[in-house]
Amino acid sequence: MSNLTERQREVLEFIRRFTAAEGLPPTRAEIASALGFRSVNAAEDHIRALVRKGALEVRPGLSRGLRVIEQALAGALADGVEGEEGLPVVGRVAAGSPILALEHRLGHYRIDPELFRPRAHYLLQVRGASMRDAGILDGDLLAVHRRREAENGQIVVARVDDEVTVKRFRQRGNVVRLLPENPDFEPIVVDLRRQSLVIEGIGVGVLRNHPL
Amino acid sequence: MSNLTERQREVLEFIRRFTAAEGLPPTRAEIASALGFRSVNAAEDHIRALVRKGALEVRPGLSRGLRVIEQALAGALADGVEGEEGLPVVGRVAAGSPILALEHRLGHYRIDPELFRPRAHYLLQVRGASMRDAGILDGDLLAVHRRREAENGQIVVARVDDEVTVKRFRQRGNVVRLLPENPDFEPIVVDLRRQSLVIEGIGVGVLRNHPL
DNA sequence: CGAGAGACTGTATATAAATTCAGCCCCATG
DNA sequence: CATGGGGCTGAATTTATATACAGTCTCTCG
Repeated sequence: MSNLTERQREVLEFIRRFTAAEGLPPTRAEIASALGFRSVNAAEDHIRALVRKGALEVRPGLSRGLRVIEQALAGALADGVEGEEGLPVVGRVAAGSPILALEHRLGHYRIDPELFRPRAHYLLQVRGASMRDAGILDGDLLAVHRRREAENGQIVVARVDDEVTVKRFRQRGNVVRLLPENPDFEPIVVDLRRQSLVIEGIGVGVLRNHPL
Repeated sequence: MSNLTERQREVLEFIRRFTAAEGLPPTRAEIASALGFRSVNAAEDHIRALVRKGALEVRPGLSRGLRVIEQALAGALADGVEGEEGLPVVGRVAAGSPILALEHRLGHYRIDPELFRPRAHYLLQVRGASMRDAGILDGDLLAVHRRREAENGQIVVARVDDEVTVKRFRQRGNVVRLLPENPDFEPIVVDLRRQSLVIEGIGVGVLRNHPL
């Protein structure tokens, strides 16, 4: 993504700043006006170039449907390595797809990953109340440290038959029990000899920024 | 701004969330669709009401020209000591002393204050399990927005007789009830005519970085 | 009991904005 | 020396959006 031209970088930077300052992304006309183009199509061309180079996202047909793709996330997409600053936020994860894929991304938060122990690699938005009694509520963001193994008692992000879930981990021999922390929910029992279980990571913290 | 109706609050909250999640404010049609209106004009009416009540800003003629007005400056400028970057972490607060006094400081975390709505001014380490059922556990950090008033149902940081506590706020006339979210604890009832009650701020989020 | 706020439905219209098309100039590259 | 990316102008077209207008129904308030 560093292969942007000087002008493209200027356009991208303008979109970033405008969005931060105004609270909404600019239109083609606003970009053209700010950069001194007499034609809105100059802005359109730049946008296409930026999309092609993976620096910008466009939601077609929507007015102001621009979104700057933060380099931290771009890096995360590459091979799951967190970027320079902050953490990517991941939402509902579709079956079969990698957890940090673009479709699941809800945003990017400026949080020091080192604030958690061990360090967090991403934030996963938790759906449902199955971990309520562990103080993880619907909509909370679980700070996740990527790791392929877990120890008994840890809270894990696990993938069972292509479904991603957050539960407490307990293993005895070849049987893993994924325990909810809410009596209304049933444990998930996985026999490793017959089913596949992938540990995506372990929960290292919680961030709640929705109304209490 | 507290004189919003339930529905208006819902609309405002949707606009806030949509903007945070999508990176751009919603259109009237998107609001209508999300709230279940069959007519876009229902959204328009709500927007007008919110503007009239000072909760929302509209830039006329612009598509998606909505901006939720945060009255963050109210308490922030009063004597808020928040630094340039991140948030101070405050622990046990001694009787009589200001909450942000140096003695109570446990540290400073690199977290974007704007990540919470309204913005957080500091993090308060919560002691005890009295708010367990609200997903606030012993040792959690409560993100606090400094504000001297609270609305019913909000989680507040309150000072009663020089003791600082975190509870859910409910006022009826001259009587304020500070409700725990755990049946093992008793509500604190304050008669404003006889006791002093100071609202230090409202809870706007939770951060947990101790073992889960 | 009339008036106005609140919460909508439904239709219409002007305009904001995205997007396509047709060009022009410069420059590097195989 | 053609080819393609980069960087534009200018105009046209379609679609997305804001906004006005005309109603309905239910409250509350003085």
